[in-house]
Amino acid sequence: MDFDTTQPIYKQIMEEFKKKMIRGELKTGDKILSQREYAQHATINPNTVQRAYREMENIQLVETLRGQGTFVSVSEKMLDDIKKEMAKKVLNTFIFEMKSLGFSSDEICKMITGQVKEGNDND
Amino acid sequence: MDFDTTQPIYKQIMEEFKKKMIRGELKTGDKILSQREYAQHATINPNTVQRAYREMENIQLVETLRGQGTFVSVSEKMLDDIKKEMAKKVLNTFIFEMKSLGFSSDEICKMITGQVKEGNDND
Amino acid sequence: MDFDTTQPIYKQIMEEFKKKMIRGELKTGDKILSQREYAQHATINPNTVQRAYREMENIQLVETLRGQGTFVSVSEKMLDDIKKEMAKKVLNTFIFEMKSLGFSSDEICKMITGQVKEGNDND
Amino acid sequence: MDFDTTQPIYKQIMEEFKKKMIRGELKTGDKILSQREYAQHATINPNTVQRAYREMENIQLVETLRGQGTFVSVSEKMLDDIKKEMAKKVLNTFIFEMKSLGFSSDEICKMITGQVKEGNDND
DNA sequence: GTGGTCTAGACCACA
DNA sequence: GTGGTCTAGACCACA
Repeated sequence: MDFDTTQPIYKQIMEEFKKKMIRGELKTGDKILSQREYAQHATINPNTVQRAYREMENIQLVETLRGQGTFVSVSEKMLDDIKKEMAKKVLNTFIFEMKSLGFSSDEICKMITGQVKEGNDND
Repeated sequence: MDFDTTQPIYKQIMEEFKKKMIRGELKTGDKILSQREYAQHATINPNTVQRAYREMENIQLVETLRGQGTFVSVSEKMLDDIKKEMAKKVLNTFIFEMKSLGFSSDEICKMITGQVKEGNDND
Repeated sequence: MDFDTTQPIYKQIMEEFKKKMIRGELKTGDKILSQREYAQHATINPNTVQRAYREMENIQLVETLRGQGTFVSVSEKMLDDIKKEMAKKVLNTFIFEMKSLGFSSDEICKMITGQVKEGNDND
Repeated sequence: MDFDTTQPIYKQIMEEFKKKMIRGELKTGDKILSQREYAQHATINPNTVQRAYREMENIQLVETLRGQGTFVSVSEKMLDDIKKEMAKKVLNTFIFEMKSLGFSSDEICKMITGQVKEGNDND
């Protein structure tokens, strides 16, 4: 795990978990690393991990059972919402960057269509 | 100016200048900050700035006159190439991220078309 | 290895490698000294060596594999260009010096013809 | 005045004076800088200058009149010899360098003829 | 003032 | 081990 300086680390931790859930690498019921373990393996402050875990708990991504650990607890609907939310963010960033490079909406549409069709049709 | 940890600082400096050239904020003939000035205002080491400036000189983005300063010297063709290169990078990042969120090419195409049409038709 | 004060050290390093490539002492694929080794054997700073190596990489004289070392990667065409470029420089220096000794073009021509024929016909 | 590290400085001083004599910038009877003045203006050690002057005296390029200074005292024949000697050195260096770049005698002859005729016919 | 070169040395990333 | 980046700072060259 590496972290940027562009965003608070706790948010980056949350993003990381969200992505794993979306990709199905983490499913409801799975146990995740303890806060202490996570902090150690990522060499970051335990308080930072705690904040990430707490916020994930608040939005019901995970559940903590005292004495047992933290477990994924995400609903299908929640997962879908997260997916849309993250997609939207990615999309907006993309459009913003393309426009700041001077591309018009039409040009962006053409490029994306071309590029996606071309070399990335292997999904 | 501040810098990520995702990329070397000297490359980020180069990106910054490339973007300004693409947007027309910097044109051939314009004097850019002296190495010392840039270093001071960005609070980085002058050697780092020099590396960025030197690499920009190597690819003929700028021209350096000793004792006088550094000047933009980018050709139309070069500018177009940079624009395409940067667009390609942004595009690939975008597609990569969308796919890692589990979207198929078709879905990406639809989203981008919808989104671009929708709220961003003001260019 | 020792270095003049007439030219930057990093350029002299580049010249040295160019010559070796031209003479066939270094061929594409050969590993050259690591930056640290070179610096040590020449008793110069590793950063200076790195600059030379990097500039050679920029013009595709060598290729660098991180963690493995630096390797000659010069094309036939490149080699030929370098040879011509270096010859031109040597030639111009020669003519300049001869003229500053007061010799005319004709005199230079005669001398060179004589001298080359005379004692150096052993190639 | 700048000096190399390729040769003892006193020899470089001598070369400098020889060249000036050959070009006619210094003629028999001209007073040259005192050793002290020379050392000061070139920021080198007076002993070094002294050695150069003494050697020039030995081969009768200059003459020192006690209390008056040092004066050029070169004969026509001497001048001619020096000119030939220096030319020969330049020539040999040139041929050596061209051969070490892999050029044959014939190629050198052709290049020199071409180059001299071409852009340098203005003497 | 401007950029150019070099040293010394820290720390990181890849293998 | 390899190269890559960055800082700190000296000193030089051009104007």
